[in-house]
Amino acid sequence: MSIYDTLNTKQKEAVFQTDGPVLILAGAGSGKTRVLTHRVAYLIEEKGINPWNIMAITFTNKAAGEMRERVDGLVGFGAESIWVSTFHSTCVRILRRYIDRLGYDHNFTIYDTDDQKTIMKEVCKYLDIDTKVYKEKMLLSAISKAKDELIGPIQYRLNVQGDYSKEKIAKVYEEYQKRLKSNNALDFDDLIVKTVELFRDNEDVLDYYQERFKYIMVDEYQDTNTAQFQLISILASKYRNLCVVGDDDQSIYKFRGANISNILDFEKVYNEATVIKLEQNYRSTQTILDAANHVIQNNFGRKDKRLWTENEEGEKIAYRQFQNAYEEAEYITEDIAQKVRSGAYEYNDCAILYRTNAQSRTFEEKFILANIPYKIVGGINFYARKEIKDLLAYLKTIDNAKDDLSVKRIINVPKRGIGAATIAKVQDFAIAHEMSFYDACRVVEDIPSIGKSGAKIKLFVNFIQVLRSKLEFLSVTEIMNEIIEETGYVRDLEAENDEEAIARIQNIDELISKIVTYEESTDEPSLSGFLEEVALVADIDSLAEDSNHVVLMTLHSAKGLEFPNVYLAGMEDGIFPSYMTITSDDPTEIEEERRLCYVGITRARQHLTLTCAKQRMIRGETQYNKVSRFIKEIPSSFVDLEVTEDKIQEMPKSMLYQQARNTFQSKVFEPKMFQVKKAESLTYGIGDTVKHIKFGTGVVTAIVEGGKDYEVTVAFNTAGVKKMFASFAKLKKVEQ
DNA sequence: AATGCAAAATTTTTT
DNA sequence: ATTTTGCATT
Repeated sequence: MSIYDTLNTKQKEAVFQTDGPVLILAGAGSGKTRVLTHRVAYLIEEKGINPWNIMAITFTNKAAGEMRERVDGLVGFGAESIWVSTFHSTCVRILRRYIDRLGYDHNFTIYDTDDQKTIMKEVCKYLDIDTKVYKEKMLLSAISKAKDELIGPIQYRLNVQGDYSKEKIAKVYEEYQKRLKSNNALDFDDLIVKTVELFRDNEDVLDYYQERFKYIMVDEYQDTNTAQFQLISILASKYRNLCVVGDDDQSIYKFRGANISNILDFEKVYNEATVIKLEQNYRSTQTILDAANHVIQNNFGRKDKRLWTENEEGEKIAYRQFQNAYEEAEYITEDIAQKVRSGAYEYNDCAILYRTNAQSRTFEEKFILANIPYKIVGGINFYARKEIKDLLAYLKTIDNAKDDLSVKRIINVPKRGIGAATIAKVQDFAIAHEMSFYDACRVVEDIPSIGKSGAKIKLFVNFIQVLRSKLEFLSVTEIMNEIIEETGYVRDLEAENDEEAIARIQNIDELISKIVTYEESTDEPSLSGFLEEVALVADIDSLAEDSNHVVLMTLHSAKGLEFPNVYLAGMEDGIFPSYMTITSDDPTEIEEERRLCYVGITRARQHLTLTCAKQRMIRGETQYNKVSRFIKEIPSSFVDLEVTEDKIQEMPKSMLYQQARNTFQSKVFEPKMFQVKKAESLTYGIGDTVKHIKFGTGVVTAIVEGGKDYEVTVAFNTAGVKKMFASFAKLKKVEQ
């Protein structure tokens, strides 16, 4: 009996095919992680490959950690020398060693999105770019896109010759890159780009890594972009033992540069490739899988495959429609509470998935009310919070004196009386003398017209220098404590003593415990090492498995996870699929949304609930959305609809036209639940006093009968005169 | 230089 | 609706 006996035929095939290029098309829940880990074990134990020669690349640290853990469980010893990490941390590791070849220092800083924006603002100001016409965000995304395709500033400029506005972007790109370099910093995209550059220009380095990584495995291959593909190709080009695992139906990161043709054309690029399809699903019930299959079938240009399972049919998929987002959240909250009470599920069996982060708030409110433990993944990254960024900027300043951005961030935090005018003078001096901002601070007495501020800057510089000298004999934790103590950062917050300040202090405490954890769990902890780890964390990484709480996250974050009981909330056209993709004239965009839906459905093991609201507040405006087209793609035989009096209600007239049109266009069978019932008579008339949930009481001044609904005008006592549709307003007559 | 208010942007998804 | 940003004031 060997560990491989538990694998099915296809899985075994994938595990045993160790040499040459291999493409594993692994459907959702088909045990791809199992295959990858067993493959590693097989390479080491049966093929006698040195663990040192194996590399596995994933997208998130969480996935990497899981894989490492599982490999450890399978392989007797040596597992620790397998290189398991994400694209980004792989590149950082390589660059830390060789980046001097590209003219950077080894202790380079990694800039996050916020930092990029700050740099871009400076660039625009410097180049006199009108940011009303060229938005920073737009410029950054253009640059990011270029980097994804491995197009450098110079080539970009050549490519866009003759196009005035793109030439401007080229100029920005060049200046942006120049500034990153003088700050000794790389952005996320640079990590990949620079590594490819390093390999292209330094044969000895490339050769070293090619010899080292004789066996390369890439997970979530459908989400790789061109730069990542190049990186992998270059590394694998010598031994060609490249095994990629992916599912084209789960490609959901096109907006981030993921190139789906990497997976679709793998066999063309590697024509000797072995292709293995894993189609047996071990995760979900038959019903859930059928639903997923029906949805994804509507996409064109996908690799042909069909998931099947030996699992039982299971419960039907619940579908519930509500008046608004509050009722939707209330229902889900109550449903979870009830299922936990009955013992059917634990809190951590349940996940709520939604399209946009903004949707999480309504749920959060209801969870707090219901006293249910929950965890929201995503939204504002922990490390993107002000207080955390401030304190990290101190660490970065100590670590990398060229990181002007960090220095400028904290030079006057807490307030030291160093204002914008002073900073500008130092900046000008630094540029004139071609030195870094911090170095200019060090020689502040040489700067003319600096005045009294010079002494203040000197104090700041001394503070940093002292810390830097202490770096040798103090731990990162001790340094951090000293920063907090000396700057009085926490003391100031304590003085504020409001809710926000308390939350910030808690965040700072969390940061300290993260530093402690880092120093305890790392062999050779260092300041650079900690900063690096911090720069590359994703929110999903911190999702602990042992604690018992409901998880809330976007559909994107949910990729790769599974839960017994899943809720897909906000299933409305305009929300999911998003408004952007519906109105776009690129039909592949809606296909990406559909893949996202497929990902969502296949997260569920046993029970799936789809919910939507007829009415939803978006950016302060009430929207009336029709039911998501994806729901209509699920045959009604798989769906359970609870019909209650409240659930079937009138749509306003304006929506009816749209819905009718939609019904007309839709080829797929439309379940009864979407049909609209004719209104009953109203319980109130003109002159009656009525009560509204939000606006309070008022007097009905007019009722206009439309085709399908009544438009009621009410003069509220406090809220003024409002016109509303009877079915939505839920007005109650007040007896006098 | 710090505070306070009005205007503008935000929301599709993130390593 | 809420949050961030810019501008003007003290």
